[in-house]
Amino acid sequence: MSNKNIGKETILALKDGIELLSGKWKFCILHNLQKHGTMRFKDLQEMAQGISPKVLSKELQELEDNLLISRTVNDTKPVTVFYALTAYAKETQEVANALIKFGLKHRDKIKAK
Amino acid sequence: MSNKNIGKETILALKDGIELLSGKWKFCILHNLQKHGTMRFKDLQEMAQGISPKVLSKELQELEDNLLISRTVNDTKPVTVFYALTAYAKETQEVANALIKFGLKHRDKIKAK
DNA sequence: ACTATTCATTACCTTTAGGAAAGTAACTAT
DNA sequence: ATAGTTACTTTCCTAAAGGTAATGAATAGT
Repeated sequence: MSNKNIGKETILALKDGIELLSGKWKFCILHNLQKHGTMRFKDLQEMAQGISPKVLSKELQELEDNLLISRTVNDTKPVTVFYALTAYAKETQEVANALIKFGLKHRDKIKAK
Repeated sequence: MSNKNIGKETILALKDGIELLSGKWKFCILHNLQKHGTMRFKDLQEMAQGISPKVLSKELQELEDNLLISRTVNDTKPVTVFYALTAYAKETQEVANALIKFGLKHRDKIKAK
């Protein structure tokens, strides 16, 4: 890897990445979608226990705006809406995995203090 | 990779990792320390342009509490304090690299919209 | 005595995140 | 007509993040 990055672009990218993926629920939603494939609003609400519909709705919109998930409205009796990861969302998995790996290590580290 | 993680621990680890590393400045500080080695308070303040001493101070304390950086007070004319990454902080580099990689891709992706 | 340097802390304020509760809309079943 | 389901939206509120500006403590130089 060329280490010729002057760091300014790098830091901006870092800031963008964090801003987009941080918050209390984003990764949780992505993770659940990755595990279960396609999910409806209510499923997501149940999986991410503790989230309110308002917040879930907002998070989903942001993720959609950022091309990480797709939203499909189905023409059923009471409306159902399907959410799924886009192909592009795979790009976030490396981050999630690294974060999980670190999180697990860190829990041990702090417990040992 | 074993996909036998029941997810609950995984999600907790994910949440912990995010909580610890997110915020406007944490990665920025870690990244600068990684690039420059040992840095003084003032150096850090200049590198992370826009940060106020109050916030920098708080962030450094949190990072120290979480064993990611070390703080060394030097017995100089006006006090100088050196901050450096701990060995343990290497564990966060994978996250940072993934985040940078994603951030760079994402900037292109969004520009293309 | 006065000014400068370094690493902070304190007080105060604004913005943002996020939660609780209720309401809306469209449709269905009883 | 009433009640239930699904997917939101709206309103209201609190707590946390983060910014500005001023101040403090310790020391040194002039």
